[in-house]
Amino acid sequence: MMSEFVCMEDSWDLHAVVRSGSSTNYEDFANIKNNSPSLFAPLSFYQDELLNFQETPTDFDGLDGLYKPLYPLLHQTFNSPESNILSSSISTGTLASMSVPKEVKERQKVQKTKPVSPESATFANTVDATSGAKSKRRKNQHKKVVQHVREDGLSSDMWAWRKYGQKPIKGSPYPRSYYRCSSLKGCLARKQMERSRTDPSTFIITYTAEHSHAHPTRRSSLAGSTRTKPSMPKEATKNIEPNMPTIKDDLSPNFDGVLSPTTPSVTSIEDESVQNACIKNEELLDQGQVLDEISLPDILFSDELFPSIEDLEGLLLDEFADCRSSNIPATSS
DNA sequence: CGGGTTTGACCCGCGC
DNA sequence: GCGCGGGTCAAACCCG
Repeated sequence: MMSEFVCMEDSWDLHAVVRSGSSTNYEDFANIKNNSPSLFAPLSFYQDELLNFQETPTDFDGLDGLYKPLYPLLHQTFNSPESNILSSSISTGTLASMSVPKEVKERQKVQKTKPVSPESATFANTVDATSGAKSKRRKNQHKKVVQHVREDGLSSDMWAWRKYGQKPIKGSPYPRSYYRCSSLKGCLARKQMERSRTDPSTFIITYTAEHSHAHPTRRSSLAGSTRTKPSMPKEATKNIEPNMPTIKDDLSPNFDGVLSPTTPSVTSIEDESVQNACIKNEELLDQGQVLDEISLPDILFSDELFPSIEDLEGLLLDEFADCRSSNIPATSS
Protein backbone atom coordinates (compact mmCIF):
# COMPACT_ATOMS: atom_id res chain seq x y z
CA MET A 1 0.00 0.00 0.00
CA MET A 2 2.39 2.64 1.13
CA SER A 3 5.67 2.63 -0.58
CA GLU A 4 6.24 6.01 0.89
CA PHE A 5 4.61 8.04 3.56
CA VAL A 6 5.83 11.54 3.68
CA CYS A 7 4.71 13.73 6.47
CA MET A 8 6.25 17.12 6.60
CA GLU A 9 9.55 15.83 5.38
CA ASP A 10 10.81 14.31 8.55
CA SER A 11 12.81 11.25 9.13
CA TRP A 12 11.93 8.27 11.18
CA ASP A 13 13.57 5.66 13.22
CA LEU A 14 11.12 2.88 13.81
CA HIS A 15 13.26 1.02 16.22
CA ALA A 16 14.06 4.07 18.18
CA VAL A 17 10.40 4.70 18.59
CA VAL A 18 9.51 1.15 19.35
CA ARG A 19 12.29 0.37 21.68
CA SER A 20 12.26 3.55 23.61
CA GLY A 21 8.64 3.06 24.40
CA SER A 22 8.99 -0.23 26.09
CA SER A 23 7.83 0.83 29.49
CA THR A 24 5.09 3.15 28.46
CA ASN A 25 1.60 1.98 29.09
CA TYR A 26 -1.94 2.94 28.43
CA GLU A 27 -2.09 5.31 31.37
CA ASP A 28 0.47 7.51 29.73
CA PHE A 29 -1.63 7.76 26.66
CA ALA A 30 -4.67 8.45 28.71
CA ASN A 31 -2.84 11.27 30.44
CA ILE A 32 -1.78 12.75 27.17
CA LYS A 33 -5.23 12.55 25.84
CA ASN A 34 -6.72 14.20 28.86
CA ASN A 35 -4.11 16.93 28.91
CA SER A 36 -4.03 17.56 25.20
CA PRO A 37 -7.31 16.55 23.69
CA SER A 38 -6.63 18.52 20.54
CA LEU A 39 -3.72 16.27 19.81
CA PHE A 40 -6.08 13.47 19.13
CA ALA A 41 -8.50 15.02 16.78
CA PRO A 42 -6.34 14.60 13.68
CA LEU A 43 -5.49 11.07 14.62
CA SER A 44 -8.70 9.77 13.24
CA PHE A 45 -6.98 10.21 9.95
CA TYR A 46 -3.95 8.24 10.97
CA GLN A 47 -6.11 5.63 12.52
CA ASP A 48 -7.03 4.68 9.03
CA GLU A 49 -3.42 4.22 8.17
CA LEU A 50 -2.94 2.05 11.18
CA LEU A 51 -5.99 -0.03 10.63
CA ASN A 52 -5.26 -0.55 7.01
CA PHE A 53 -1.61 -1.17 7.20
CA GLN A 54 -1.23 -4.33 5.23
CA GLU A 55 1.76 -3.53 3.12
CA THR A 56 3.54 -6.02 1.06
CA PRO A 57 6.20 -7.72 3.07
CA THR A 58 8.87 -6.22 0.88
CA ASP A 59 8.09 -2.76 1.98
CA PHE A 60 9.77 -1.97 5.24
CA ASP A 61 9.02 1.68 4.82
CA GLY A 62 5.48 0.70 5.55
CA LEU A 63 6.44 -0.08 9.09
CA ASP A 64 7.60 3.45 9.49
CA GLY A 65 4.38 4.52 7.89
CA LEU A 66 2.48 2.52 10.42
CA TYR A 67 4.31 3.96 13.31
CA LYS A 68 4.73 7.47 12.10
CA PRO A 69 1.27 8.60 13.08
CA LEU A 70 1.99 7.59 16.63
CA TYR A 71 5.11 9.62 16.76
CA PRO A 72 3.80 12.77 18.37
CA LEU A 73 2.00 10.62 20.86
CA LEU A 74 5.05 8.65 21.76
CA HIS A 75 7.34 11.58 21.81
CA GLN A 76 5.16 13.54 24.11
CA THR A 77 4.79 10.54 26.32
CA PHE A 78 8.46 9.90 26.56
CA ASN A 79 9.30 13.50 27.23
CA SER A 80 6.45 14.35 29.49
CA PRO A 81 7.26 15.20 33.07
CA GLU A 82 5.27 12.16 34.13
CA SER A 83 7.43 9.89 32.11
CA ASN A 84 10.93 8.94 33.01
CA ILE A 85 11.57 7.72 29.50
CA LEU A 86 13.46 10.14 27.34
CA SER A 87 13.91 9.21 23.74
CA SER A 88 17.26 10.44 22.60
CA SER A 89 17.23 9.23 19.04
CA ILE A 90 14.13 10.89 17.78
CA SER A 91 14.43 13.90 15.57
CA THR A 92 12.91 16.94 17.19
CA GLY A 93 12.33 18.41 13.77
CA THR A 94 9.35 16.20 13.47
CA LEU A 95 8.00 17.41 16.70
CA ALA A 96 8.29 20.98 15.66
CA SER A 97 5.92 20.42 12.85
CA MET A 98 3.49 18.24 14.70
CA SER A 99 3.46 19.27 18.31
CA VAL A 100 0.17 20.47 19.54
CA PRO A 101 0.98 23.62 21.49
CA LYS A 102 2.50 25.25 18.43
CA GLU A 103 -0.47 24.36 16.33
CA VAL A 104 -2.83 25.72 18.88
CA LYS A 105 -0.86 28.90 19.27
CA GLU A 106 -0.68 29.52 15.57
CA ARG A 107 -4.30 28.70 15.08
CA GLN A 108 -5.09 31.31 17.69
CA LYS A 109 -2.84 33.70 15.83
CA VAL A 110 -4.79 33.15 12.66
CA GLN A 111 -8.05 33.76 14.42
CA LYS A 112 -6.69 36.93 15.92
CA THR A 113 -5.46 38.44 12.71
CA LYS A 114 -8.38 37.40 10.63
CA PRO A 115 -11.82 38.92 10.95
CA VAL A 116 -14.32 36.18 11.38
CA SER A 117 -17.35 36.25 9.18
CA PRO A 118 -20.08 33.71 9.64
CA GLU A 119 -18.94 31.89 6.58
CA SER A 120 -15.26 32.06 7.29
CA ALA A 121 -15.54 31.09 10.90
CA THR A 122 -15.45 27.41 10.27
CA PHE A 123 -12.70 27.80 7.80
CA ALA A 124 -10.62 29.91 10.10
CA ASN A 125 -11.00 27.38 12.83
CA THR A 126 -9.57 24.64 10.77
CA VAL A 127 -7.19 26.36 8.45
CA ASP A 128 -3.53 25.79 8.92
CA ALA A 129 -1.47 28.45 10.54
CA THR A 130 0.42 29.16 7.36
CA SER A 131 -2.73 30.00 5.51
CA GLY A 132 -4.30 33.26 6.50
CA ALA A 133 -6.74 32.61 3.72
CA LYS A 134 -8.89 35.36 2.36
CA SER A 135 -11.35 32.99 0.85
CA LYS A 136 -12.09 29.36 0.58
CA ARG A 137 -10.72 29.30 -2.90
CA ARG A 138 -7.33 30.50 -2.05
CA LYS A 139 -4.64 28.03 -2.82
CA ASN A 140 -4.85 25.35 -0.24
CA GLN A 141 -2.07 25.66 2.26
CA HIS A 142 -3.12 23.04 4.72
CA LYS A 143 -0.55 20.56 5.75
CA LYS A 144 -0.24 17.90 3.17
CA VAL A 145 0.41 14.24 3.54
CA VAL A 146 1.64 12.54 0.43
CA GLN A 147 1.42 8.83 -0.12
CA HIS A 148 2.73 6.82 -2.99
CA VAL A 149 0.30 3.99 -3.29
CA ARG A 150 0.46 1.05 -5.56
CA GLU A 151 -2.66 0.12 -7.40
CA ASP A 152 -3.28 -2.86 -5.20
CA GLY A 153 -3.28 -0.69 -2.15
CA LEU A 154 -5.86 1.83 -3.17
CA SER A 155 -8.74 -0.09 -1.73
CA SER A 156 -7.48 0.33 1.79
CA ASP A 157 -8.47 3.94 2.15
CA MET A 158 -11.68 3.66 4.09
CA TRP A 159 -12.73 7.28 4.13
CA ALA A 160 -15.68 8.25 2.02
CA TRP A 161 -14.59 10.58 -0.77
CA ARG A 162 -16.59 12.41 -3.34
CA LYS A 163 -14.97 13.50 -6.54
CA TYR A 164 -15.41 17.16 -7.32
CA GLY A 165 -12.98 17.77 -10.11
CA GLN A 166 -10.41 16.49 -12.47
CA LYS A 167 -7.68 18.41 -14.21
CA PRO A 168 -5.01 17.61 -16.71
CA ILE A 169 -1.65 18.37 -15.19
CA LYS A 170 1.01 19.97 -17.27
CA GLY A 171 3.89 17.65 -17.91
CA SER A 172 1.97 14.59 -16.90
CA PRO A 173 0.05 12.33 -19.25
CA TYR A 174 -2.30 11.57 -16.42
CA PRO A 175 -4.96 13.89 -15.06
CA ARG A 176 -5.31 14.63 -11.37
CA SER A 177 -8.56 13.90 -9.62
CA TYR A 178 -9.86 15.90 -6.72
CA TYR A 179 -11.89 14.44 -3.91
CA ARG A 180 -13.44 15.84 -0.79
CA CYS A 181 -14.64 13.97 2.22
CA SER A 182 -18.28 13.07 1.87
CA SER A 183 -18.74 11.60 5.30
CA LEU A 184 -19.66 14.89 6.87
CA LYS A 185 -20.84 18.06 5.27
CA GLY A 186 -18.29 20.74 5.95
CA CYS A 187 -15.39 18.42 6.47
CA LEU A 188 -12.37 20.10 4.92
CA ALA A 189 -10.45 16.98 4.20
CA ARG A 190 -9.32 16.78 0.60
CA LYS A 191 -7.62 14.17 -1.41
CA GLN A 192 -5.84 14.45 -4.73
CA MET A 193 -5.02 11.42 -6.74
CA GLU A 194 -2.90 11.05 -9.81
CA ARG A 195 -0.81 8.43 -11.43
CA SER A 196 2.89 8.79 -11.04
CA ARG A 197 4.35 9.88 -14.32
CA THR A 198 7.46 7.86 -13.65
CA ASP A 199 5.72 4.75 -12.43
CA PRO A 200 2.18 4.46 -13.81
CA SER A 201 1.45 1.56 -11.52
CA THR A 202 1.79 3.92 -8.61
CA PHE A 203 -0.63 6.59 -7.54
CA ILE A 204 0.38 9.76 -5.82
CA ILE A 205 -2.24 10.55 -3.27
CA THR A 206 -2.14 13.83 -1.45
CA TYR A 207 -4.29 14.32 1.60
CA THR A 208 -4.94 17.89 2.58
CA ALA A 209 -6.47 19.21 5.77
CA GLU A 210 -7.90 16.99 8.42
CA HIS A 211 -11.21 15.31 8.87
CA SER A 212 -13.40 17.14 11.31
CA HIS A 213 -15.16 13.98 12.39
CA ALA A 214 -14.48 10.46 13.46
CA HIS A 215 -13.47 7.80 11.06
CA PRO A 216 -16.47 6.13 9.50
CA THR A 217 -17.28 2.80 11.01
CA ARG A 218 -16.01 -0.04 8.90
CA ARG A 219 -19.15 -2.04 8.86
CA SER A 220 -18.83 -3.26 5.35
CA SER A 221 -15.49 -4.85 5.85
CA LEU A 222 -16.01 -6.14 9.30
CA ALA A 223 -19.53 -7.30 9.48
CA GLY A 224 -20.49 -7.64 5.88
CA SER A 225 -22.92 -4.78 6.17
CA THR A 226 -23.08 -2.14 3.50
CA ARG A 227 -24.27 0.76 5.58
CA THR A 228 -20.93 2.51 5.31
CA LYS A 229 -19.61 2.94 1.86
CA PRO A 230 -16.00 2.33 1.11
CA SER A 231 -14.03 5.45 0.51
CA MET A 232 -12.58 4.36 -2.76
CA PRO A 233 -14.78 6.25 -5.16
CA LYS A 234 -16.59 4.10 -7.61
CA GLU A 235 -14.98 5.92 -10.47
CA ALA A 236 -11.91 6.81 -8.54
CA THR A 237 -9.42 5.73 -11.08
CA LYS A 238 -11.44 4.89 -14.11
CA ASN A 239 -10.68 8.15 -15.80
CA ILE A 240 -7.36 9.00 -14.35
CA GLU A 241 -5.86 7.45 -17.39
CA PRO A 242 -8.44 6.16 -19.84
CA ASN A 243 -6.22 3.52 -21.37
CA MET A 244 -5.27 1.99 -18.11
CA PRO A 245 -7.37 -0.78 -16.67
CA THR A 246 -9.57 0.48 -13.93
CA ILE A 247 -8.51 -0.07 -10.41
CA LYS A 248 -11.87 -1.46 -9.60
CA ASP A 249 -11.36 -4.08 -12.21
CA ASP A 250 -7.96 -4.82 -10.93
CA LEU A 251 -9.02 -5.05 -7.36
CA SER A 252 -12.49 -6.38 -7.45
CA PRO A 253 -11.86 -9.03 -4.80
CA ASN A 254 -11.04 -6.51 -2.10
CA PHE A 255 -12.21 -3.33 -3.65
CA ASP A 256 -14.89 -2.77 -1.08
CA GLY A 257 -12.43 -2.94 1.71
CA VAL A 258 -12.77 -6.58 2.53
CA LEU A 259 -9.45 -8.15 3.04
CA SER A 260 -8.60 -10.45 0.27
CA PRO A 261 -7.42 -13.87 1.34
CA THR A 262 -4.35 -13.26 -0.73
CA THR A 263 -3.62 -9.95 0.91
CA PRO A 264 -0.59 -10.38 3.07
CA SER A 265 -1.63 -9.49 6.54
CA VAL A 266 1.26 -7.80 8.14
CA THR A 267 -0.19 -6.62 11.35
CA SER A 268 -2.63 -8.09 13.73
CA ILE A 269 -3.85 -4.60 14.45
CA GLU A 270 -6.12 -5.35 11.55
CA ASP A 271 -7.65 -8.24 13.37
CA GLU A 272 -9.90 -9.03 16.22
CA SER A 273 -9.14 -6.15 18.52
CA VAL A 274 -9.92 -3.56 15.89
CA GLN A 275 -12.97 -5.43 14.82
CA ASN A 276 -14.13 -5.43 18.39
CA ALA A 277 -13.49 -1.72 18.58
CA CYS A 278 -15.47 -1.11 15.46
CA ILE A 279 -18.28 -3.28 16.66
CA LYS A 280 -18.20 -1.26 19.83
CA ASN A 281 -18.48 1.89 17.75
CA GLU A 282 -21.39 0.44 15.91
CA GLU A 283 -23.15 -0.34 19.14
CA LEU A 284 -22.62 3.22 20.28
CA LEU A 285 -23.90 4.46 16.97
CA ASP A 286 -26.95 2.29 17.29
CA GLN A 287 -27.50 3.72 20.73
CA GLY A 288 -27.42 7.18 19.24
CA GLN A 289 -24.17 8.18 20.85
CA VAL A 290 -21.85 10.57 19.14
CA LEU A 291 -18.92 8.86 17.56
CA ASP A 292 -17.02 12.07 17.07
CA GLU A 293 -15.61 11.66 20.51
CA ILE A 294 -14.03 8.37 19.67
CA SER A 295 -10.49 8.72 18.52
CA LEU A 296 -7.51 6.57 17.93
CA PRO A 297 -6.46 6.16 21.55
CA ASP A 298 -9.97 5.27 22.53
CA ILE A 299 -9.80 2.34 20.24
CA LEU A 300 -6.21 1.32 20.06
CA PHE A 301 -5.15 2.07 23.58
CA SER A 302 -8.06 0.90 25.57
CA ASP A 303 -7.11 -1.59 28.26
CA GLU A 304 -8.70 -4.52 26.60
CA LEU A 305 -7.63 -3.78 23.07
CA PHE A 306 -4.14 -2.47 23.39
CA PRO A 307 -2.77 -2.69 26.86
CA SER A 308 0.72 -1.38 26.28
CA ILE A 309 3.37 -0.28 23.88
CA GLU A 310 5.17 -3.48 24.69
CA ASP A 311 2.50 -5.34 22.84
CA LEU A 312 2.78 -3.05 19.89
CA GLU A 313 6.51 -3.43 19.90
CA GLY A 314 6.16 -7.16 19.89
CA LEU A 315 3.72 -7.08 17.04
CA LEU A 316 5.83 -4.83 14.92
CA LEU A 317 9.06 -6.64 15.57
CA ASP A 318 7.39 -9.95 14.85
CA GLU A 319 6.07 -8.60 11.61
CA PHE A 320 9.42 -7.13 10.80
CA ALA A 321 11.02 -10.51 11.35
CA ASP A 322 8.40 -12.12 9.17
CA CYS A 323 9.04 -9.59 6.46
CA ARG A 324 12.70 -10.24 6.62
CA SER A 325 12.39 -13.96 6.52
CA SER A 326 10.05 -13.80 3.58
CA ASN A 327 12.34 -11.48 1.68
CA ILE A 328 15.74 -12.86 2.45
CA PRO A 329 16.14 -16.42 1.32
CA ALA A 330 17.06 -18.56 4.25
CA THR A 331 20.72 -19.33 4.29
CA SER A 332 22.02 -22.51 5.73
CA SER A 333 24.86 -20.85 7.55
C1' DC B 1 -34.85 10.62 -5.52
C1' DG B 2 -30.52 10.99 -3.36
C1' DG B 3 -25.87 10.73 -3.97
C1' DG B 4 -22.28 10.07 -7.08
C1' DT B 5 -19.38 11.59 -11.39
C1' DT B 6 -18.34 14.58 -15.35
C1' DT B 7 -16.76 18.67 -17.22
C1' DG B 8 -16.58 23.50 -18.63
C1' DA B 9 -16.19 27.75 -16.31
C1' DC B 10 -14.40 30.42 -12.91
C1' DC B 11 -11.17 32.01 -9.28
C1' DC B 12 -6.73 32.68 -7.37
C1' DG B 13 -1.70 32.66 -6.83
C1' DC B 14 2.42 33.20 -9.05
C1' DG B 15 5.99 34.15 -12.41
C1' DC B 16 7.39 37.06 -16.05
C1' DG C 1 -0.77 43.80 -15.99
C1' DC C 2 -1.12 39.54 -18.15
C1' DG C 3 -1.11 34.79 -18.96
C1' DC C 4 -0.61 30.26 -17.15
C1' DG C 5 -1.55 26.47 -14.20
C1' DG C 6 -3.79 24.52 -10.36
C1' DG C 7 -7.90 24.20 -7.38
C1' DT C 8 -12.84 24.62 -6.93
C1' DC C 9 -17.63 25.37 -8.30
C1' DA C 10 -21.87 23.95 -10.05
C1' DA C 11 -25.02 22.39 -13.60
C1' DA C 12 -25.91 18.40 -16.10
C1' DC C 13 -25.92 13.84 -16.14
C1' DC C 14 -25.72 8.97 -14.36
C1' DC C 15 -26.95 5.18 -11.43
C1' DG C 16 -28.94 2.20 -7.96
